[in-house]
Amino acid sequence: MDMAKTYNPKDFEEKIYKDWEDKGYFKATPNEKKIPFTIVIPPPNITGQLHIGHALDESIQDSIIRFKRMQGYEALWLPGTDHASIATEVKIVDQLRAEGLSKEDVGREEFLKRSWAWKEKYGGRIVEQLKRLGSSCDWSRLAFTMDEKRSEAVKEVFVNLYRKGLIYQGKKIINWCPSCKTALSDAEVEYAEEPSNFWHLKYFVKGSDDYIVVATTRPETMLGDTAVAVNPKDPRYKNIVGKTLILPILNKEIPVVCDDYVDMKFGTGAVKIIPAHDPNDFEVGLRHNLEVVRVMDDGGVMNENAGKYCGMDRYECRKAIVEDLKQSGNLVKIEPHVHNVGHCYRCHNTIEPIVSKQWFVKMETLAKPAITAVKKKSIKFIPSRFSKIYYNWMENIKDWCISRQLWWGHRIPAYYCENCGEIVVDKQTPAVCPKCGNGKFVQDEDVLDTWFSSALWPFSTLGYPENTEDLKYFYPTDVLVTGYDIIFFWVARMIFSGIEHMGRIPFKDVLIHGIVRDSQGRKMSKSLGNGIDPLVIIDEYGADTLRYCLLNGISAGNDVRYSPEKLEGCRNYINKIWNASRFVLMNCEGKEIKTELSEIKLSLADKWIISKLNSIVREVTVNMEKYDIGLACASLQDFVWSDFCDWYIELCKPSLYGDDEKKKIDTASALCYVLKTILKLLHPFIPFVTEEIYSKIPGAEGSVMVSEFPKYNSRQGYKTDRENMSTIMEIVKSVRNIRSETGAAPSVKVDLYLVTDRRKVIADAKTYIERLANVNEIKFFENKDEIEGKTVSKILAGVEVYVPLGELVDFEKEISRLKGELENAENEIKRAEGKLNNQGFVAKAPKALIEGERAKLVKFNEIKLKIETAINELESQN
RNA sequence: GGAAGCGUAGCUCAGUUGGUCAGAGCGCAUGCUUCACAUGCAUGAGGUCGCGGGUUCAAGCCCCUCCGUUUCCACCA
Repeated sequence: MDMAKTYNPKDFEEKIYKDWEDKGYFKATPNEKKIPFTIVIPPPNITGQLHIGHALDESIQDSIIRFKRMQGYEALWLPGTDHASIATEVKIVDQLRAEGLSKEDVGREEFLKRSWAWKEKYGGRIVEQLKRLGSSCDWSRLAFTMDEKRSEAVKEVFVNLYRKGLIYQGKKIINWCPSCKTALSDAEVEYAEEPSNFWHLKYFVKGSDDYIVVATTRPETMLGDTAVAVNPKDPRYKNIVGKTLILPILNKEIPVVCDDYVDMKFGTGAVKIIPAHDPNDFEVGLRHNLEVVRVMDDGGVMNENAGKYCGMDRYECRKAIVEDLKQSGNLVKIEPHVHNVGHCYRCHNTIEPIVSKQWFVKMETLAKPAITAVKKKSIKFIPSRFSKIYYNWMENIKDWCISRQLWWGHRIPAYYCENCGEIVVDKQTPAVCPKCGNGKFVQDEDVLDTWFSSALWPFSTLGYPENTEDLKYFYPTDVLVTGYDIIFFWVARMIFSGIEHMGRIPFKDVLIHGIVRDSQGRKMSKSLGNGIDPLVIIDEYGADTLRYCLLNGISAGNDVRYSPEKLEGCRNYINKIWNASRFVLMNCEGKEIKTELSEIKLSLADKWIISKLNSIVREVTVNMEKYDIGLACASLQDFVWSDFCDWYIELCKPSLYGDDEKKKIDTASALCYVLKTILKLLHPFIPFVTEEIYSKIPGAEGSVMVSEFPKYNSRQGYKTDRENMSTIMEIVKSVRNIRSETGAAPSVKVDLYLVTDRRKVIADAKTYIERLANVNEIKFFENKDEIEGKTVSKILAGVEVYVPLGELVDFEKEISRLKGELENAENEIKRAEGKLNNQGFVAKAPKALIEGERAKLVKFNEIKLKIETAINELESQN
């Protein structure tokens, strides 16, 4: 036995992980004799470093997969990484910029070369970091969203959807990021309120001094106005409808149209219409057949349609236009106005809605069965409230813009005939044009939304489009673990994709967790500088501590708070486990430890702890099966620290330090058994330290990681022993309490007088009381009168406890303390009587409950009587 | 505008189907250099379970109003 005095994870974490890997414990293969249990990892971006959010997500998944593996499932945790189209491209562009180059300078081919090089260099970084956490992924299956197999799946899906008419190309208004210079899906836009202004502009009626006032938050867009709209019911504008207005600055003629979309109560009730740069205006434009005039280019710079403003940045132009309008008298007023502005989820620049030709996925038909799957509970969100969020999104879903004007990603498998322009969508470049017979094609320049490939993740990782053994065995996966922030991006899209392409749901459960916040409840962010690096924590405290810190007490769907104090508390707990184990192992040294429970002669304490352990086994199992990891950890911790360490180990000491060699061996063996079971229960959460300790336990062969998870044993109830033990514990607590209240030093042995009819039980367990309460001698008495000298008392149900403390006894204090306890008992009696006197309660409450109240009444009446006697006696003595 | 969560001890949070349910950890106070652990042990103080109503024999738990707080969705120019 050689264990350091304190838990030091650096001594073994790396070694243990390597050992698991070498032994192939993480690998899963289709096995007809076992039931599969599958989790696919939410693939981290190759650009990313492990952050605390990953740490939480992976810790949850790892604890689940380890639990299931120990339960005997063929447990597969399938790892991989995501190419993160925009995020990675931004990195490469930055890299180029540092060299004074642009994307266009190097060209597509060179750009992709650099991207792949970057992926090779940094893409594995996050994988190594996941390993440090202890993640038991089957690394032999490591997938990448842009590797050959996944690309194959992407092409297959794209072509299929196209042929079904579910993918189409169209010129529509989309979200455009002028900084990333690409289209974005609706989900990729984040809205934030910003203080801005309402600029009220005067548009004159052609050939008249009449005018109409429109209000706008983006005055620079007036250059692209092709109408002004008013509500048809608005009496204010009755006379102006159908007339022609003169657009200031450009002096262009535009009509006044009627549209129900206009809210009469908002602004001036007249809206300038710019179909090219506003989603609603675009719709109005369609209805009224308006001209679509783009005034901005892809970089947010005003274009040739902007006249003299051409070449100006959008905000620069705003200033200039406002100034010009003021000069020309077209600016009526400026009103402060807070408005909600869309930002790119990657670069956080303000997005511009623009009209552009893009590829879309038709959502209506795909969404329907995806909604049904959740409604019918084929897929369950945990907690269930997230299904509402899901419905809300799915039921109002618009077509998904999937093309991106980027280079890093899956290039869209659409080919244009160089001769006639015919579009051919196929997995490879077509040989001849089906329309004109020409053989030259150009592939579409765009790539697909990153989320298009991640949507296929649960089946693309298992071999799709081929119908592999893996796919047949491991699909559908069992649980998807992720944060609520990517329900739309990812979860929803996997659901409709799985149903559409596999004909089956991709997973049965979706376990949603929250985000990790700092000790003040704030989101961790770069700008606040309150983020913490999980790798630094692992270095300092070990992976187990970090994992446990994130897992203990979490509940599905709720955020977790991180604080250094909490981390330290977790470290202390593991240190406690470490030291308790050290104690057990020290006492096993040189002994023939019995590994079978049946060979051990069990003491009262043994039976008590085994019975409690058995209950905990059930509790942990039930909670883990519900994915209630936080509860599993918490109840286990309570058991380990309080029952096992503070009570059981102490209860074992008399026999361990005694003379009875046989008893010593039995006690050590029982300790070993309990410890071994505890380590198994703890392993899913803190795998390293449990493995390290397990390897030292006599008779524990192999690895705890692949050992069998403890099962509830209905024959280990030991009801009587449990009750007896709790009486003993009550007595011990009473003596300790008496010592503390009278100031009697804990190191001084005292005698203990008991009046009880449970002499046998207590006498059999007297060594426990002697040790734990530091008692010299226990004496039994028929009744209180026989006891001589000054004592301090505690009246329990069935036992009266008296500690002779001589001069330390303060009658006044003792009387007031007893009176307090008397009041307590009286309150209990009152409460029980109240319930039992209630006709309704007696008539309607369950029998067991009524019996319980009756028993309580009897018990407290007895206690009350004895306390009264004790008080009377003290008062007469005083 | 729509939806959801949260409000329980000084702090952070548990609390399943209404009934041993008023809890844990931290912090605080007091006492312990006991042979696993001071990253520890023992003992203790602390709460109108946000406010007000309702349902029930019985309500942190179910229903309603309100207050405070957080988040998501939509978006009106």
